[in-house]
Amino acid sequence: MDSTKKVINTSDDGFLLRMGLNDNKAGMQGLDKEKINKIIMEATKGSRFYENELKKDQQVNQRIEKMMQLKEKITNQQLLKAQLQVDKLALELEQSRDLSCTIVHIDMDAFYAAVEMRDNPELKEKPVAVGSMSMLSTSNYHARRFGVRAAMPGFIAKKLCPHLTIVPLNFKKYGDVSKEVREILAEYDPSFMPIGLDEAYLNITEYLEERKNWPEDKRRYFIKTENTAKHGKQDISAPDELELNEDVHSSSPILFEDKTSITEEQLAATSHLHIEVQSDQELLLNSVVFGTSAEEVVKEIRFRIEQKTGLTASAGIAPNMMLAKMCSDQNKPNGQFKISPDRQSVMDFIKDLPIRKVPGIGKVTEKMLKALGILTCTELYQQRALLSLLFSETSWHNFLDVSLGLGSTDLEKYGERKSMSTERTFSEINTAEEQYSLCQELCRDLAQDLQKEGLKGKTVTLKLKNVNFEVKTRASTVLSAVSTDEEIFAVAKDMLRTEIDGVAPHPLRLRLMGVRVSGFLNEDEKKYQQRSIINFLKPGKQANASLLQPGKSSCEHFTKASGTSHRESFFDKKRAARQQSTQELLINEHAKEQKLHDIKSLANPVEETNEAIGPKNLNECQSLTCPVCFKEQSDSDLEALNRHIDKCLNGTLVKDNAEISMSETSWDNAHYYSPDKKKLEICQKNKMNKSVDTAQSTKIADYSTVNSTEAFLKVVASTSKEREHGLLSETTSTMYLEQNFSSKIISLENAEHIEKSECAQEMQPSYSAGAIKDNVLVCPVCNIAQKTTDLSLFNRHVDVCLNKGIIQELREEIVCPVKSQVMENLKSVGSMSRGHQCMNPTTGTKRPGLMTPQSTSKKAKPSNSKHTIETFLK
DNA sequence: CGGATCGAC
DNA sequence: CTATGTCGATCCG
Repeated sequence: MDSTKKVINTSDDGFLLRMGLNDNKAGMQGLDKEKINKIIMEATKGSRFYENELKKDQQVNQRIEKMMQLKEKITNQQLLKAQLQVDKLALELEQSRDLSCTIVHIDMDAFYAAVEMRDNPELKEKPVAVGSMSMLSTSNYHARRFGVRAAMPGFIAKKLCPHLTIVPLNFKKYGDVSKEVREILAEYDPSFMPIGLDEAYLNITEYLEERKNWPEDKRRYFIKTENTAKHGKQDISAPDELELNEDVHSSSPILFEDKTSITEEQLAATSHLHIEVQSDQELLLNSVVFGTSAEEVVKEIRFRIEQKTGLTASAGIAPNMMLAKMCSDQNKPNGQFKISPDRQSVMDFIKDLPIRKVPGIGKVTEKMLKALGILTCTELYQQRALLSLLFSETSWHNFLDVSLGLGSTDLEKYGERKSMSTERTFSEINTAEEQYSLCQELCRDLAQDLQKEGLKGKTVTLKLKNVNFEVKTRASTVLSAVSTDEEIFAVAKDMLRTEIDGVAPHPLRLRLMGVRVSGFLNEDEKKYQQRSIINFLKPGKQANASLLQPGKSSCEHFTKASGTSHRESFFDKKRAARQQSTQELLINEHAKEQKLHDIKSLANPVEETNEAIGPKNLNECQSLTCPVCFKEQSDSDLEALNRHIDKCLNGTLVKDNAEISMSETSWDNAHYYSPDKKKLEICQKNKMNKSVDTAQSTKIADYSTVNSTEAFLKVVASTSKEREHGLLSETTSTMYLEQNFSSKIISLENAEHIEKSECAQEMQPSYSAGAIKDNVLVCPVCNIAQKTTDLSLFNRHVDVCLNKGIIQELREEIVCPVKSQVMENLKSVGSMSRGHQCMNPTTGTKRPGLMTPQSTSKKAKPSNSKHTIETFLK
């Protein structure tokens, strides 16, 4: 373990790298890297955008620092263990390596720009980019020599290359061309997988098999040439226009253009391709015959694409998708590359490949790996053990796959859409009215799109970007799926209002707003929802979307109710959403909740669907009970109720209650109280003064160590008040609390441990709960007492045990029962920590044993609490 | 679930 | 002047 400290990039480097200028194609008439960087910096420096970029860079640097700190703490022994574990996996992976498929990745060269150049020959020799002054989508190769790249704003590109022609986007056209290309691809793999408009994966394994026996005739294609000189906008792909040009062989500007293109000689020599000149009648007809190998097929595909569209494509051929994708990049533009389907060829290709070339490894991951001294895929392999300790399981598994050259081979049937959204950037908008109407407009557009696909979703997300380029999203999930513009807007508007109120009296200064709908219903759910909604709602309901009236909350779409009065826990909501069971069951749910909450009006579905209440405010129809003094409040106003509760809390009448309510997430004004009585009982029974369940056990743990409960309550109360008055944003108030108690923070591990030791056993069966015998950690898998007192080490041991192939079955038998038991408990008790499903409490992951840089930050903190693992084990 | 972040086109 | 739009995935709390 040499701890060579890599110098973290300066932020300037980070920014320039982001602009994609690290690789320099030092062309004759282009600019060199240095000049390019200088120009960009000048155009950039001091801008709000740049300031935000710096901020982001620093965040990444902090992540890296955390990671490095973590790395320092890793012992040789840990590393060795990890090495064994990883290598075991690597061996399995190696054994299951599949080289039997032939996957092709097709990538159109500078697609949009190429289309525009094709349709306007005047652009041929010029540097061209497609997009606008504010953003470019792509550029041609000429422009790239000046550093003009995709994702670069046009005005900067202009500074780099004053002669640059910027063509506006014309999606319709690209779509049409894309369709033409896809028609060809479909012949080789009917279930090919398009990626955007200009890329696709094909699995031609079957096709190759079939083609083996094809006669030449079936593999012959006639060459047609374009005639661009005469007509500026000739449709090259017109099928009946088979004209000929005498210089087709040597200088067809499209087909045979550069070094990597197929020349006639090459074709004839290397691939048994025959070019025949038929002199039938007065027409000279040229044709080509392609072979039967994968490479020949791909040449054929590219040839046909070019013939049909006048555009060139690059391609990669490999045994899996990842490799194919990287291959297509190898000889771009207008080239192709193949990795032979044998292990050695794969490894040779992988060997010196910069990790950034790997799909899925972007600038951030690259920078993090760089900090570990990892630049190439071999280094990625060499450091596999370390990576398994520093990154999440999914991450390091992926790294391992990459470094072994493994990848997926099935171009899975187009996955169902998961979300739909629309967003817009504009020059600053800072008045509430405009913001609301903009939001409304977005909702309208989105609703239209949703309609086209007949989709309804349960989650609405509002996205905002302020003039400083800071982005935030706010999401809200409703019980009844939404699809119309009114429905969506009703939800989005509330979130927008919250945000506006959050900074009042200052205005929100926005540069972008977006709306997204996700959580789509499947077919069954659609039916269910239709029925249940109709049944639920009282006749005559109508959404009274009171547009543009920030003050007045219109129909809070359904679960706002659950957020305000009803208060389902996270798991309740999730369960309800997932199983979408019968209405009967839902009513049962209500009954249960009602009972728990000790609320009078029973099983009144109206509470769930306050649309049915009509124009009146929701709150007026409910009996509100103070969760502290348990007195019903006459006041119908939530704000007033909150004030009452604050008073109650400040009166230090019931301290425990306050902690419980804290555990229930949500600093959200109207509903931060509302305790779950049953949980209260359990916790009290278990003397849970110190830690409470819930996913937020960290936070709870923090608070629990505060010496004075009164002081704590004060902070809670005052913070919530400040929030009420819009002085603090939600996050701010949380941060405020965290800062105030940061010195008291104890680790999650410890928090978990407290639970174990004090009360949690009957609530949360988990490994360590059962694994602690006589103050010694006993592995629940191998049943051997462990010497270590370090919980994370112990965890890793259990992981190793679990991972041993021999005990594979045990894994099923042990893990699953425990899990389901936990779930059972969750059901009966309500919201609980997810951290107990398996051994690692820091990550919420289902599978055992990961540790990410972020998650471990808290772990390192020392604790004043006497309830540390050390003291306990001692 | 909700929020942030990453990555890709 | 002027730094996108859309989507999926992952991680954390």
